[in-house]
Amino acid sequence: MRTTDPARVQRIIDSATKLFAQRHYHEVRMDDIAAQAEVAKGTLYLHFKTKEDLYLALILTGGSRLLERLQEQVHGPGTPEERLQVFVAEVVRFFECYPYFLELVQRVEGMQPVGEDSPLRANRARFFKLLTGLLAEFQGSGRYQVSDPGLAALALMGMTKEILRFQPRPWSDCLAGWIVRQFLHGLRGPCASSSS
Amino acid sequence: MRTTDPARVQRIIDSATKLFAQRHYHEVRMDDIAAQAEVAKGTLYLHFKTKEDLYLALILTGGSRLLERLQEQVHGPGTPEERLQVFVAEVVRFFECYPYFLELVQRVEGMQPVGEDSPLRANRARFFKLLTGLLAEFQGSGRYQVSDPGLAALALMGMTKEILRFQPRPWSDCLAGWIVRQFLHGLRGPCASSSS
Amino acid sequence: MRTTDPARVQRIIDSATKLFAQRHYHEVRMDDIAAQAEVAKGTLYLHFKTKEDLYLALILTGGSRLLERLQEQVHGPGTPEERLQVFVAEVVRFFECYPYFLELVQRVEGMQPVGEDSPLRANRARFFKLLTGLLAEFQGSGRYQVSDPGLAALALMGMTKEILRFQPRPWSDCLAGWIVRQFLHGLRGPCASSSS
Amino acid sequence: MRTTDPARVQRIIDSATKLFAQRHYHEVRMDDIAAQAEVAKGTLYLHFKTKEDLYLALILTGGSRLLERLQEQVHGPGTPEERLQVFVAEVVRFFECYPYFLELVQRVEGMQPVGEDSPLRANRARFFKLLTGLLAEFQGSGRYQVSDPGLAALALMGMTKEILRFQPRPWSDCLAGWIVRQFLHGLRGPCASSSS
DNA sequence: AATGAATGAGCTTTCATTCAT
DNA sequence: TATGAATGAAAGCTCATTCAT
Repeated sequence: MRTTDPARVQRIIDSATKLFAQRHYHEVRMDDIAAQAEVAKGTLYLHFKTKEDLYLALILTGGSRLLERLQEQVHGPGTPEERLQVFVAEVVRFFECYPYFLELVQRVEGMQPVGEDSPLRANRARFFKLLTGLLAEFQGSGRYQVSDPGLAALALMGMTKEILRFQPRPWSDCLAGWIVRQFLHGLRGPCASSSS
Repeated sequence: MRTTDPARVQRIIDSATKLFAQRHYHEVRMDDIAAQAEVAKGTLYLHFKTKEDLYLALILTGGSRLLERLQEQVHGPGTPEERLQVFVAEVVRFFECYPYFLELVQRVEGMQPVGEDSPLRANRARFFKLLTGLLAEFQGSGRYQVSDPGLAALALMGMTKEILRFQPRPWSDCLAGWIVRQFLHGLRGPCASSSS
Repeated sequence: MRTTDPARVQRIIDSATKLFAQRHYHEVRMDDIAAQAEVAKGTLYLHFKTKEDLYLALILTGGSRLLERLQEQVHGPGTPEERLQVFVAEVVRFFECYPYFLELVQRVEGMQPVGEDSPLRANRARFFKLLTGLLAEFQGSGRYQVSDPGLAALALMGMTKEILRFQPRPWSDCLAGWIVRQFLHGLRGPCASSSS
Repeated sequence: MRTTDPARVQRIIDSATKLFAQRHYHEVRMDDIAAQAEVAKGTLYLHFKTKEDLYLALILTGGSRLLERLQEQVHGPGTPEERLQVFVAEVVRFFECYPYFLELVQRVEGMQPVGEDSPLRANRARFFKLLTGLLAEFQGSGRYQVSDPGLAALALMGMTKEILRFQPRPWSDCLAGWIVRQFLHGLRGPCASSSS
């Protein structure tokens, strides 16, 4: 009996992730994925029922991986500022490891009509909730005005993604720091001058 | 006998824009566009050589429309803050008029490998340059630290797009204001403590 | 504008009928049908949504054609014997015109689980009812014992189909006569000897 | 160590027979057969070189089983009527035991172009010859007109198969009797008037 | 001998594009 | 110019067969 090599499935997922990030879903042929993974086309269908299936598995796998890490960070110790810093740094590090995933996320988010729920939307919702919760904590400290945490969360997510997509690599070590500072203090900087 | 009805071409572009914003390029069929425009399929090919052609035409049309408006604003009178406020407000208003275009932009930007030049990238580059120039002016005023105008531009563009994509409509009148304030002063707000 | 040639659709149906009778459903490729009809493969899908669709259209068209003819005959004038004779003759003539259809019928009848209703079963049911009704009339004449018209109908249908399938062509003119005689009087013949 | 378990091969054949009778050749997958026989797919190929092979083996097995039984009956003692009665009864009993085989026969007969010889056709030919021979004996008795034993054989086979396929089970004990009577005397019955 | 993961040729269906009218 | 029927290349998926274990 020939037993399934677990690395083989992983190779398929990795190959697919790479290709789906380079080209759009409809531009990636199952033949391409098979070739990239050095596997016969039929093999793909042993592990994933359809192309769509493979695609979703991909998204979910990657997304969940990030979410799990973030969950720990958010509920960890430290001031909200510190935890936000860790949060963003984690996101940056994640997309440094899985560069293809960044385009994938952009793509997926515009895919289905807003109201519809799907595993993809679910992941985004979890992420959004995590971040919104963290931002709400800032209000308590009295040093920030977080009138609408949801809006703020969108702002942070948006700027982070745009920067990661278009800022040329390799990324500076202080990129996460820059993002958090810009988010908390704006273009003006920490206003340190006025405090002394 | 009269030559091509210009309204007809516009109807085709509008129909296509609507459809391409709802679904991805490969999910919109030429039949769909023809049906939406109430025109025979063959007619599409009288005005556009290929599907790709039609797509590009529509991207450029929309993008140029926005760029022209912005160009005027940016070089207009007023402080940089005022002009930035007008700039963002203009963007918000534009996407309020052409809601489909927002998704389109998201899609288009991820389409070609970075570095490759295309009319689409050219448009983005013009937009980016416009904004970067405006942000550089902030440095001169001495009240802002704009160490990297490019990075700041990405941040502003990212947060704006994300908010417009996901903030439910109708949009509050002060949305543009919120964005600019968040961009300039961060979560902390205008640093009222230091101004008195 | 290019208008559809009705002969073209008919040519597709005819070609398909021929091929489906020669080989089984799964052995006939859409390519084959297209080639036989001298039409591009895509053209098939202009007129029939799927392969299955084309197949069903075929069966229904042919079956209905026969049924309509038979309906008239059965309710026509004449003794039951005469009408049965006409009925069988009509069936024989039909399968002489559409020889492919004979195998098709055999095939279709064994296709789905008995209980399930489908246009195909519906046609067979109509045919069966028509024949059963005619046979029931024989009972009234007092010269025949038709204790179970359904069983008798099966017998007649079975022998007719088997003969038409395997009796080499061209068929003798009196084939229908032979069938009816065998059905009414059995191997023994009309029993004329005993009546005088 | 022991060699191939013969029961295993039989289980494969039985499973395949069941499946091939329910669905068409091309609709039965080797996976299905393996699953039904509770055997690994590879095992099928230890005993049969190809799917076609397995199919033929099963047709021949079943057909030969029936033929052997019939051979004995036909050449046994008794009047032709009695032997025909036994013959049909045997056929009915056989298909009662192997209900799947009935559909199988229907399918197989339409499979190859007439004239081509194959083990399958050979079986049918043997069956046909057996029956034709028996019918020819009727001629000798002087009570029947068997002008064309081949045609009569087709008629008997056809009505029998049709009745067995469509008459709902369980079958009445006198079904074989009904068939023989219908075949010998037709709808009219035994011509009782002439016997006194 | 027995297994079942892997293979890849082959099938149905779609859709951008053409072209006769 | 405008039409929409016709085209056929290309894509997703299946399943008989192979072969390493």
